[in-house]
Amino acid sequence: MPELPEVETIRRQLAQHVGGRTITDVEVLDPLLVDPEDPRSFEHRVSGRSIEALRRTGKYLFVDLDGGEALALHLRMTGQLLWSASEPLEPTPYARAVFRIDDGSVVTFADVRRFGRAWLLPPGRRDRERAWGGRTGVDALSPGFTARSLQNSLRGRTASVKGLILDQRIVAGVGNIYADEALFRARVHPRREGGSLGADEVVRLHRAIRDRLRMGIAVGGASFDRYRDAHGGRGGMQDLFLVHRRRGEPCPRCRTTIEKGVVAQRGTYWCPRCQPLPEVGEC
DNA sequence: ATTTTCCCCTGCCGGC
DNA sequence: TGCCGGCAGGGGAAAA
Repeated sequence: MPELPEVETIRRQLAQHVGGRTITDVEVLDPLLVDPEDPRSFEHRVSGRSIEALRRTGKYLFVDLDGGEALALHLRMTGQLLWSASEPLEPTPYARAVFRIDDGSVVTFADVRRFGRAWLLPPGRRDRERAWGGRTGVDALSPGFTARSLQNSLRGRTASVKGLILDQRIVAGVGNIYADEALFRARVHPRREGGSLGADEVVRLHRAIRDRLRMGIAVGGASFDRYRDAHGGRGGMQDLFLVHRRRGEPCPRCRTTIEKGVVAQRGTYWCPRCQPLPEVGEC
């Protein structure tokens, strides 16, 4: 579910409410959330800690705690982080963990499909990097993600360009929705081999990725199904989709019928005219 | 090293 | 109505 714009929306909202405050108590309702850690140990180590900052890289949300440890949260497909000013009257559906804050407010990690995860990262750069591995590359909206770095990542690669921009080590934060939207804006077919893109196409793709992600943030993310922000509200990006989820509808640029297929194991939408796929076989 | 396949979970929708 | 397959915004491990 949540891609970079959705996580950023939640990060900003939570920062307003709980930034600088103390987590008085944590209750892990689903041990799978903190797997493979011992849930009681997780609760013990997080309770009583104050929140120094909320940061984001790609689709990961990091909660810096006093003492140097940090919470890393990933919502995967259906995770939600819901803030409420007081303890909810009824249990939140699919609640996996509850974080109680010193002002009486509550942050609930809810997750239907239970793919979401929380990790407690050790203090110290070296230990943290060891715990983290190379899970995430450069954030798509950071200055480190450039047309040049993208070009270097695509060079020589035969996998589909869509699969490559979904690879979080190449660029962190792009998911299935924004990949389709960015590829359309760049006029690049999702099935093109990464290494086959010309320099102009790479520049367009880099620009389109950033453009669509920024647009997503501006409207509070995309909610066509389960995504909700920290207040339980919906985003507006689903109303601005150009091709994603629009099979059979006319392309907003040339009116050709939008197609759907599977690329990189994901449902994929594109305009066959604006995003041509050169014939691979010899004629 | 890279690419592909399978898997983790639950809910929902369409077809029969 | 009921059952079943397929699909869903994620990523990681294992296999090829």
